[in-house]
Amino acid sequence: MAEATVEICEDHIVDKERVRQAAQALPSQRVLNGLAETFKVLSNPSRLKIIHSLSKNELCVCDLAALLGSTDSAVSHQLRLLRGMRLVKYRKDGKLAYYSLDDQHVHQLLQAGLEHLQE
Amino acid sequence: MAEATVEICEDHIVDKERVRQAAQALPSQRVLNGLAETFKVLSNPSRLKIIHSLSKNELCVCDLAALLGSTDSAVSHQLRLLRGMRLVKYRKDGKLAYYSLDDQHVHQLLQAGLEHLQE
DNA sequence: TACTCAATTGAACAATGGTTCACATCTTAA
DNA sequence: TTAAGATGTGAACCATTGTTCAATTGAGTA
Repeated sequence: MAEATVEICEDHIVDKERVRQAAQALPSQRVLNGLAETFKVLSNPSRLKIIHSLSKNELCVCDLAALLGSTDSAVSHQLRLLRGMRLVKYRKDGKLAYYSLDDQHVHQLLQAGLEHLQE
Repeated sequence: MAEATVEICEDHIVDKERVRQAAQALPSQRVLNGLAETFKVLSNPSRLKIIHSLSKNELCVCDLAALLGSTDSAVSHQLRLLRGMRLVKYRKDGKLAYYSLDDQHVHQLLQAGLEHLQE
C-alpha cells in the first residue's frame, strides 16, 4: 500500500537532497487533508466569533444567534461544521443545547492565530 | 465611529449577562476577518505541504513544484497567497526565489493543528 | 544583443462555500 | 394530546476558490 520511496518529479530540481528530505518528512495525505479541513472550519469570521465566545462560557444556540446577529438555523449549520471537526461539543438541557469548546487545543489555535496577526 | 455599547439582538435570549460579556470580549470585526483569512490560507493541503516543507529548510519555487507534483505556476499562485498573509517570505538569488517561513507563529499554528488532530 | 530559464501574472473554468428558506424533530407545558 | 419553542436538516442560490493555460517579466549567459 505505502511506497517505500517517496515519489517526486525529477525534472528541474535545484537541490535534490533537500527535496528528498522534505518529501520524506511530510505527513500523510490523509493527515494533511484532515488538517486542511480543520483550518477551513476556522476560516470564517462567524465561526471564529462562536469559538471565541465559547472560550469563556458555554452558550446555547439562540444566544449565539443573538450574539452573531444571525438566525438560529445559520448558527446551527455552523455548529454542525464545528462539531464535525471536534472543535466544539454540546450538552442537552431540556429544549436547550449548550455548546462549549471540545478541548484546549482549539483555544491554542485561536491564540496562536491572534498572536501571528499582531506581529 | 465605534459604538460605546455592544449591539445585540434582544430577542429570545436565555442568558443576557453571558451574551453581553461574550459580545464585549469579542475582537473587532477587522481582526476577526484577518484571522479568518489567515486560517483560510492554511486550509489547503497543497499550501500545508509547502509550509511543512519550509519549516526545515528554505526551498525555491521549482523544487516546491517538484515536491508537490504540481506546476511552477500553481505553486507561485499559492505562494502569493501565503505571502499575502505574511506566512512565508523569500529572498532572491539570481533567477531563483528561495522561500522560508515568515516567523515562528506559523510553525506553532501547524503544530497546534496537528496535535488537535491526534487527540 | 538575443536566448534560456525561473518566476509571476491574468483570464477562465469547474468545484466548493455560506446563507436563506421551509420543513422536520424533539422537548416541555398546558 | 395539542401547542409552542429550540434546534437540526435539506435544497437552492450566489459568491468565492484552485487550477490550467498563455503570456510577461527579469536575471543570467553566450
